[in-house]
Amino acid sequence: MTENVRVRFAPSPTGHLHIGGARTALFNWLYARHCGGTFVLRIEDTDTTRSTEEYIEAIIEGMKWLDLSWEEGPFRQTDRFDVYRGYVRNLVQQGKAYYCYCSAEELEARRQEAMAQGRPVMYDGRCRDLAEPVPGRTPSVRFRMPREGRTVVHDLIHGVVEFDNAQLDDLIILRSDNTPTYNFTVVVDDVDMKITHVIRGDDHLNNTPKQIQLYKALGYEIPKFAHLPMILGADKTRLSKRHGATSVMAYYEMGYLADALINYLVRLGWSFGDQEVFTREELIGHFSFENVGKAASVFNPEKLLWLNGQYIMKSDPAKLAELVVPFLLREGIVGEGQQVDMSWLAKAVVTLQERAKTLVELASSLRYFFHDPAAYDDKAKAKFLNEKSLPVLTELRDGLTALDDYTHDSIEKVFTSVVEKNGIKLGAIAQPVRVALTGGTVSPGIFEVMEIIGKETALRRIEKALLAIG
RNA sequence: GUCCCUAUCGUCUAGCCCGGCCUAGGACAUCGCCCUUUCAAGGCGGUAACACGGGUUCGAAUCCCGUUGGGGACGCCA
Repeated sequence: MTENVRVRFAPSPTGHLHIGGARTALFNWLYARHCGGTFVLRIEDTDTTRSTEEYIEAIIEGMKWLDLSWEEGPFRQTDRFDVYRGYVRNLVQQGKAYYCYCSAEELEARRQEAMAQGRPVMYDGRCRDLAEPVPGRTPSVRFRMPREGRTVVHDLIHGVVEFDNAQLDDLIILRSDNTPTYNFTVVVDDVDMKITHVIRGDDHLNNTPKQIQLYKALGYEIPKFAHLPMILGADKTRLSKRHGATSVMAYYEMGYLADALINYLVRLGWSFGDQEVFTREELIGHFSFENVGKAASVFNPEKLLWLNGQYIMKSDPAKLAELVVPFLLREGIVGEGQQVDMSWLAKAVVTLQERAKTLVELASSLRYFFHDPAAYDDKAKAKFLNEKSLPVLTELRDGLTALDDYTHDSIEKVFTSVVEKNGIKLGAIAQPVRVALTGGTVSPGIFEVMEIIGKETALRRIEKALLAIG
């Protein structure tokens, strides 16, 4: 075990917990658990115009659903504004930061111009050595970046990455409205919270040299960095709404299991030989940055769906029965406040486990365990509920009615005897019964279904089908 | 435009660091067959990749250089 590993997930509450964020949270969590370290949750809400309380709740909801637990936090940067201002003051006093009187509009105009002329888009440093304040202006504070030399990032995933200091901007650390900015607060907090490993998306790799300079100016030890590859959509652009669901909770709504999503996400960028399916314990045990890839990966919904199916198949039926209840309610299959016999439901679930890929699918397939078919599928009725099936169906009904011991095996015997007596194939009677019981041609093994719905229900449905044939 | 990252089947990836065991392995998807009361699940098999060009070497997917492609960053966003 590594000494006192402390990591953090630091989302900004400007949106829901999305797939990329969840993956970052996951890798932090895994590393903390792997090392027996501490996982800190920190809300980076310094952009007060875009951050909302609702999104903070939403992020926490997502973390909880995924079962990524943290030891410390959630901390909020808005609670620590005084702390940051203190650090800023010190830097200004030491001459490591300075007041900048350029307005946001002027800066923007210069940026446009530089862009158009193909010049480097950087702050020109015009307030760097100002002797006097500019009257009538409220200044922001900029960090005085070294102009010479190189800054080296030692990344656990990318190795050594070097940057010319000349290309590092004198970044604003305190806005003119007296609020601190991201690149500054992230450093102050990582120091104050004794973060040992900064694990985040590699879209932050370019910020890292600036932050390293900040650590140096503040006189603090530099943590280890691990920049994870991005997750892209099918068109290889950054994952966004255009690619469908990006909010983690949308996957809950679609009937995905948290463990399946976790398993999928971890394999996006991390691997362990040829293994595809992992328990959380295995993940924690095997996790290491050495097995994290460097290239961005494309989010593949089909594979997630397959994995979800695998998880549903292997889940404990009782657990699955619990999980599917909200979906039964949503589909109107079960009424609000209705008592459901959970051990009976678990039996029904067992028959569908290898058939359903999501909880939504599972719930809707469960419908005929609760209700007689409201209508028959047209094609199914035409093909299986007709004059041809009438006599065998009648015969089967009579055989079933006479059954005292109504079980899977005894039901099967009734079918077998009808089949033998009439010289037909099993399908010639099983399919009509399937339509009678479920309304369609697709279901688990028909003997299992019959046993679970019970003799009375099965006979009632067959009777209805007989009537429907006329 | 500048800087940074990156490059194995359509997709996720193993192999690369420590060149020969690679006729490049696994998984998803896809196609075919088997099993079969339907649908699944499962089994068997097929199609499918080392971006390109130069080196280095007896030998390169593996090392080096370049090109090209892709991604990211360049905010008083995070």
